[in-house]
Amino acid sequence: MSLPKKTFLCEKELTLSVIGGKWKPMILWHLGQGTKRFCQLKKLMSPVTQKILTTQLRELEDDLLVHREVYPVYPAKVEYSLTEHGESIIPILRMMMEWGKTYKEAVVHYEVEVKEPGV
Amino acid sequence: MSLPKKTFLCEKELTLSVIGGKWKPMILWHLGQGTKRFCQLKKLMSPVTQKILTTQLRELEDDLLVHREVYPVYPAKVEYSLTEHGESIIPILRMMMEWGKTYKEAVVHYEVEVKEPGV
DNA sequence: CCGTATCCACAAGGATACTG
DNA sequence: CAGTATCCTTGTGGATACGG
Repeated sequence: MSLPKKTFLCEKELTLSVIGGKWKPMILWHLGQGTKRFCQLKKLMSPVTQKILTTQLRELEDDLLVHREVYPVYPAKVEYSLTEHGESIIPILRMMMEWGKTYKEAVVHYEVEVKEPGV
Repeated sequence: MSLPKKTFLCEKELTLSVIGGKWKPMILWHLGQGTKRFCQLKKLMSPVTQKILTTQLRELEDDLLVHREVYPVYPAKVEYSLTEHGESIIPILRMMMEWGKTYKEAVVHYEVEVKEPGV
């Protein structure tokens, strides 16, 4: 996994280290709506590069939140979906989304911008 | 605030940028148990350095999650407490703690260590 | 007691180009 | 289509020392 022999000071830190990557919340969120192919994910998260998306997916896979299904065809076809652990973290992401929404409204005059609310 | 003119792709990202600092979950957690002086916090989070703790507290203050009360006495006395926004994020931290606990049990054979469970 | 000033190391993220 | 291989930039956290 991507957390080899690491030490955390509390479980919150462990959780954050699993979902805290730049694109991980969004990946998990999209996969929460159903299985996706690599290129679908890439389109959904437009400014991300292939390399970064791959890296983030690998880490989520290593951490057992995401399942990767490779179809031996040409051109390549790979599907990503949530594991049990992945599913179980969605409620937290939902809360984070709602908190962020409320927070954003409250501090809007401080110039925080969110490009795709609700995604 | 510590998020000046930043752009986020979704509200989850905004939320994470507010609570995602190395020591922020723990700070918020401890302040959730009640107002604390700086040196109290420092002891509770032992391996942290003064500078880092100060930085993290300042950012939480700038982001309006933490209130800082300075008493004009000598030697200096400063108390930190949660604001409304700070209080409202505690449930998320609690969920993260519980998820992390379950996750840790499930993947324990992958050598994840948590020093102070429940903190 | 509480905080700032310097300086530094390192990992995470990203730009770009190439491949089965 | 779905990946690697390289190289590079940046921010975040930390060690250390000093100051009101």
